[in-house]
Amino acid sequence: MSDDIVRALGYLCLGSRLKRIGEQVQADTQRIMERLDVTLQAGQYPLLAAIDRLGPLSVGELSEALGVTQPGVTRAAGLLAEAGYVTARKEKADQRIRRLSLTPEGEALVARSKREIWPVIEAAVRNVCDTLDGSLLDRLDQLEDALRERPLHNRALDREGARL
Amino acid sequence: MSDDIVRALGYLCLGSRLKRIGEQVQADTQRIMERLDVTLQAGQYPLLAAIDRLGPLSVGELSEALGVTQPGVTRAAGLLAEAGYVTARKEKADQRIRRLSLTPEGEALVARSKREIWPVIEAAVRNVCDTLDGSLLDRLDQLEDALRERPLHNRALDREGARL
DNA sequence: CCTTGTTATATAACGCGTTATATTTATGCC
DNA sequence: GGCATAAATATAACGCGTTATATAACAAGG
Repeated sequence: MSDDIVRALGYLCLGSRLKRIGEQVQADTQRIMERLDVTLQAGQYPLLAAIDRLGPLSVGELSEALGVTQPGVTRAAGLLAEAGYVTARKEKADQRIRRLSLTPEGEALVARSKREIWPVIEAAVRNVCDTLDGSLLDRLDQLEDALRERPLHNRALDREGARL
Repeated sequence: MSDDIVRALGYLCLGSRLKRIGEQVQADTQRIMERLDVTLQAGQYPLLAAIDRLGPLSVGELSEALGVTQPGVTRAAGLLAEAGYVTARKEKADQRIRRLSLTPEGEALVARSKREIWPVIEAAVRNVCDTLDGSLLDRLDQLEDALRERPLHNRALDREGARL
């Protein structure tokens, strides 16, 4: 920790850093879920939440909503289907589209999660973040927007603006 | 983006969010490196930088310095050794320890990186982050400290302090 | 000194993201 | 109607992290 190189390197290692912290948050979240007897991978919650919020979605729509590539969604959806929380049905009008919806078990899981699980997780995360001075979330929003607007590889190497 | 669920869920999905942003930063960084003809994985730089800064390190010391588990270091070091940037030598006093140091090629790569590569990457990352109001890095430091001090699974479910 | 426990590293198996490519279904144009 | 192209999803292969476990070297007590 005193010799934490990734931290010491600062902006140079921001990517590694964000991933590392994200993995820790996910791991901690997983432990919370285990204690609440949720047999699910923490990273699969967003998919369920997306369908819950937006209604049945196609693979592509989910990919968009989750900010994850399409093969990632295909696999995650496959696992959730195997676990019985999600089903796929081919769209009548366009047989290429597989529309994913929650099964009754999925609905039940989401309902219980809304009631008992998500508030606990969110409170815990908020509890950590409240110790920080100022809003981390706002900064992450802005960071993502800025990266989408003009990615790093565009900010480097270009004459205008790269070196300021 | 308007229907970005992970973003919309806020603190509940902070882990997924951090990982996602971290992966994007890494991917962008990779593109910068490609354009500068660095044949290396972006995530391997921290390991080289650690040895450069702290001198030859054992696998365990690297694991500590990078905040990565030991098997992760073993594999990364294996790849870097294969690429010719790093060599391992068993310690005389304790044959269990494999001390990793930079090869001449590794030294050269680090030297060039310090001169030509890292400043470019760091400037690009700084460029994005400068658009944010306030220091993101400070908040990440604090977040990591806070998580280490008391992990999420400790902040949830405990009577004292969890819900306030 | 040898057995028992501990420490350092390696290996195996898996999670979950990626890119690249194959497959299936629609679409559009001659 | 048939053929080229495009779109939606699936599959394959890989990167890099993890946990759990095996192996090898050291340390210590009877």
